[in-house]
Amino acid sequence: MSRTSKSAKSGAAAAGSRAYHHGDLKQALLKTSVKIIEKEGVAGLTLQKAARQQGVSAAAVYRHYGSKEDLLAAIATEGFRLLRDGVQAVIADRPRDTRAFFRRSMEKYIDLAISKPKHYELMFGGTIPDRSPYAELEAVGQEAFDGLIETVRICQNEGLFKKRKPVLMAFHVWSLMHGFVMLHIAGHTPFPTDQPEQLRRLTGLLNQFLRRGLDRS
Amino acid sequence: MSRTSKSAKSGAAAAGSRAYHHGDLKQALLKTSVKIIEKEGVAGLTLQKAARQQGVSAAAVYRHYGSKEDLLAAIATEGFRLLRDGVQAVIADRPRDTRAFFRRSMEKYIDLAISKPKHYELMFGGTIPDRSPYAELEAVGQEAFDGLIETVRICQNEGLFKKRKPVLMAFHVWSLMHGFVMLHIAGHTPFPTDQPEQLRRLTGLLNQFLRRGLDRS
DNA sequence: ACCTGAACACCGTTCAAGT
DNA sequence: ACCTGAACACCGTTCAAGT
Repeated sequence: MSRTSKSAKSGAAAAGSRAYHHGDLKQALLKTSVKIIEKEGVAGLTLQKAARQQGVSAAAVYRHYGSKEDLLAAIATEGFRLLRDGVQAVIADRPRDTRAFFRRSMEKYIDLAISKPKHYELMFGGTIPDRSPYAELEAVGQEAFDGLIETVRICQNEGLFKKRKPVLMAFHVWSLMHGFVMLHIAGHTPFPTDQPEQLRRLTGLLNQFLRRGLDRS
Repeated sequence: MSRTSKSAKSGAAAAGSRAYHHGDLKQALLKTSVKIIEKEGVAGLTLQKAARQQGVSAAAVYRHYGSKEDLLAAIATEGFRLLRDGVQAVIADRPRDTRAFFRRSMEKYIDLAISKPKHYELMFGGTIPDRSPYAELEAVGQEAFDGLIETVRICQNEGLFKKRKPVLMAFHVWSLMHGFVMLHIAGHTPFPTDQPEQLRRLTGLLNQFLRRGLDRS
């Protein structure tokens, strides 16, 4: 089964048209892989399967990614990018009410995480044992966390949170959200957690937790 | 697929000597697998490797576990057992001071989780996509969570925590601890987190969070 | 009852060869 | 420059055959 080989493109190389396996196989493999993961879980992702869906051989993947782990790292990076952009978008277009702003930040993070559970799991679940070879992955991950720090700082400046080290408070916020999300994704929940009700409780908890009035003690 | 029906075991079964692959291969495979996971990560666990370390062929594994996933489920179950026993031990031998009791509970949970990071990751990291076929895994997991609920209930009865639904408060406590642990294991931490200092901050946070005085609002 | 050896399908990866 | 086809080592799983 050879594909619709539209080769022999001598000369007019500047084209760059709609063809699948020419335009940008690297990006296409990434998108297809994300889809596979979301449908069948991380274990369901296979280079052969991703390649087949794009009409190329498995070996072709190695023109664009050095290994399967490199592809997984690219997927994780994309996930952190979405998280970072989401958090920063809330900051950029924030409501005047600080409490509402903070609540919306948390909602955004949790919504993004839960809407692509398997993707989120891949980012944090130990699939990539060592991120240090992947500079961009580390950078974008840091930028996502920076968004949380900035969010905390704003809440401090507007008098909602007490003024402790922002990085520490952001990490506590992150821990609670991350734990909530991971337990939800894994199904380790004593009750349905995808309800707005649960989210309200959680944000209420944190709001109360980090609020100014509680500074004593 | 016959179960491990211990029916009709003929005559001299009482022996049970020191031989590796006779005494209890099932248990030996479990222990060896845990060791491999802790040393090389979940991806490093291979039936062939585990079998080789016990001096048997890979096919021998299938006398004791129906599949690799069955073995993984047994490993996860063992992890929840340790967690459950740890939490319950703190309850059974608890100090009079309620604040110290709660802090010790959290310390115990976090210590257990962090001391076997890869094992903990396996329990929650999506390696087992569906726990429903594994009744014991689900049961022991529930019992571990029940320990947290009981801990919260005690803190309520002794006047430390406000009296909201224990299952809900326990879930919030769990979310924070789980997120903290998972971020730590994944290396997603803005500073070293295996210090007692960090733990003190975290328990202080929760103590403050769930305390009686904050009931207003 | 428990285990082995060989086999099968599948996977990640490499490489000479094609265009 | 990008891709294919065949090959290799490894893996999960099955099964007839051994003891």
